[in-house]
Amino acid sequence: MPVRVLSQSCHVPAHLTRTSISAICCGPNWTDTFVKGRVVHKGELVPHDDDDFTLKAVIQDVDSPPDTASPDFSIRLMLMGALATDFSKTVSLGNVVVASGFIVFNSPLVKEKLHPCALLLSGADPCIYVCGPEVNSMRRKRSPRAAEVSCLQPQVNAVVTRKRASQSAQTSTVPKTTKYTYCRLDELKPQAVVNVYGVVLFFKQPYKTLGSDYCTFLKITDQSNSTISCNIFLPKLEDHPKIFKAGDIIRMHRVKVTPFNDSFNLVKSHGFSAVTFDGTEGEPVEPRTSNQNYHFEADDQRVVEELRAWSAQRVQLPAPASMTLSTVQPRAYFDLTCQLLAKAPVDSTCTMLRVWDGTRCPHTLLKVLVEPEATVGPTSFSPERERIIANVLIYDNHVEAAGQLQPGDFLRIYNLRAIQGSSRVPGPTGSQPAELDHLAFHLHGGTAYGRGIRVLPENSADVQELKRAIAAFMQEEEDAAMLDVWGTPPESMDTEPVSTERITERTCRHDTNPVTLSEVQGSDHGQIHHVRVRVKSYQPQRLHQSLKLFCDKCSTMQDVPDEDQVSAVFAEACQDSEPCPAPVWALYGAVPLPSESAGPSTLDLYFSSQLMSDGKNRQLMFLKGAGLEQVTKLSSSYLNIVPVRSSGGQLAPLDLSAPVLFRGRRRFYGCKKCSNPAVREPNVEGVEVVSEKLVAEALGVELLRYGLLLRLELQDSSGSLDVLLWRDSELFFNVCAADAATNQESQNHIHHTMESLCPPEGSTARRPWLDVCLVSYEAKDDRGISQKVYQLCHTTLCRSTPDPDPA
DNA sequence: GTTTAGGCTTGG
Repeated sequence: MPVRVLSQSCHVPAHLTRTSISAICCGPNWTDTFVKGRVVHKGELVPHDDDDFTLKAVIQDVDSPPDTASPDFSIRLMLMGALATDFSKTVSLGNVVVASGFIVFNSPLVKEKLHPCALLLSGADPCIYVCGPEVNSMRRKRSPRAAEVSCLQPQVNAVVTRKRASQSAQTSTVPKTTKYTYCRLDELKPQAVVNVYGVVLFFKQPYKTLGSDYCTFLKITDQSNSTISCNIFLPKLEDHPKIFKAGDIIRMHRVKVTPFNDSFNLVKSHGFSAVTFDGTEGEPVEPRTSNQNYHFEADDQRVVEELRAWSAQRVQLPAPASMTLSTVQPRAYFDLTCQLLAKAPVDSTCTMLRVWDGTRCPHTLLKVLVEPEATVGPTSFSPERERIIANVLIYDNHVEAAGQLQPGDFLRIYNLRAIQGSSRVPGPTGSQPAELDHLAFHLHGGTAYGRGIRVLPENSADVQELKRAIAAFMQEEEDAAMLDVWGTPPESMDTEPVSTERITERTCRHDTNPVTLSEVQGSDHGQIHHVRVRVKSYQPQRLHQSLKLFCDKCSTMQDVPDEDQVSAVFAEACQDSEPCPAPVWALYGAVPLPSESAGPSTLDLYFSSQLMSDGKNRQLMFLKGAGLEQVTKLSSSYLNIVPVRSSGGQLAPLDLSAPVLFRGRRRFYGCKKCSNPAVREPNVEGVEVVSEKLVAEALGVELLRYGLLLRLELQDSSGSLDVLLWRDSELFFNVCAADAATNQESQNHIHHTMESLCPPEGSTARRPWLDVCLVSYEAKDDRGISQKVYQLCHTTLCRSTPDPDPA
């Protein structure tokens, strides 16, 4: 039967039977029934896509008492298609209408004064008759006689009939297989409520509005190349569209087209629903929605695939902002896909998230001090893990979202900022010390650039990839741990808490990833490596043996002669008590010695006449006939003392096994290979202070330099490695090696340092971790065979005086 | 059944 709007008097077909509104209910077949009522509410004609329209109206039974509003007498009509447009044009409030061919459904909006059901007039079957006055007064009859009948819109009716042919009026409830039509984004009409598909160009995670809802803002496009922004207001976060990245595809049902800024904005309207899809070609088309009863058919699959293909060819998506911890550069804004390991409040506007993504950041990461008792999740991790865990500071409005997160969650943090340099971190005690050149991650307040946090479902492609990266890291860690177990003495295997205090600092500026010792060993020589290690053992255990003498000229190294050796040289020199005339440039003096002593009867002193005349007689003395003890004693009274002996009636330096110069407590040795020792006139003309260098030049001696040489066995989870501590040993210990030769305090300092790094007793776990820089190079061993050598360089202890071993 | 917001950072 054609859809008709009849005006004036009604000729209702004879086969139709009237029923009262109060008798309407769901279930029975109402095909041959009509209702008659006065229009008490007439809604606006709402355009939809594809020239479709809807209109809502309420009619009140004509037999109801006047001014009655009761569920027994009033019922809603939902008119669709041409019927809606015709009704809008033809019917006025107060008109009496006859409606037939309707479907009865439970009204989603039960109103107190309305019938719990509503009448859907859609498709080819329904008819509306507008009745004339005589019909108005009509009383209930089995077969009302219709008045004049006129068909107003036959051509539209035909269209509507074809479009709605699939819908059967035989069913008494709304068909579940509603056919959705989707409006292209260049065909939006103001005020229309439409269904759309689009590729997401930009989006913000839901954020709290000043109203009662959260708002998801997004911009979408489709094959029409129109760009439309959307505001989705929903009170529950879980109902918001699940958009993970630009390029995702979204389908929205029932959004209202509202004009905004010379374009349209789509705002969620009643009955809104959204489903999103990964926008990558080839990925499975899996709808993402919290809605259990979403509508999805083969057509949707096709639309998604068409949009994916079009998007891949034509859509200029913003450059992917995703980075890993290993690729992030200072100053970058980026999206981080990661797993949450722990979280802790920092202060009321800031929460710290401890996250990892299975990759290692080449930059030193910011440390944040938090209250351990306020931490959700583990408060500490193994050093290997600590090295790849990033502390992300979440500020302001994002703190609430952070509060919902649980350790183990897979996250994407959008528009995270990496900041290198001095970072002052808010903390429980107000502020924490600024850490220089550490990379800090901040999720600043606000929603600019889509800032926010989103939990990703475990089945998402990005989480699968993240899990692979984390699994690979953990496998590496496990392998290393196995090596560690086999390489560690049984007594060291314990579960003591691991010290994570940082006690060394690299002073270099190498931009290099920290690596494991096994990676260092696998690398070619001539490289720089940053490692985090513990000292497993060191040599020599007797630290005075680490003190060496080194010739910068010939690069030979020798041990510092011990006291007995030196004494013997002096004793031997004293045997020759033959007097020596003073050189022409010198003045001579003698001090008689007690006769009971075995050696010479006098100490012979020689001074530079020039220095004497300058009044600087205490700056330099050549001393003959003194034992080591006497020289040492006199060295407090003279700036420089050069021990000499008689050799063929001439003054000569002692054997170079003994110091060539005593300068206060310091003793200077000369290189036997590079020196041509003789007692010559020092060039003191115009010299204020006689330096050791000036004396050495006069003596023709190449001075040896003091140094500390240790061989450290370093250890990490990947294995162990022998490295030398030599070139930068003074930097490392914060001592002067020459002082260490004479100064007990310096010696104690080195001793305590080594004991704190490698306690003679106790577990491996008690040994602190050191961040050090290693340099590898090729050197020839004693047999002339080349081998790779490692040196610990550019590294200093953070504390100048480590605590003495408490034991 | 209304309102909210409507992109575009240098900030701890």
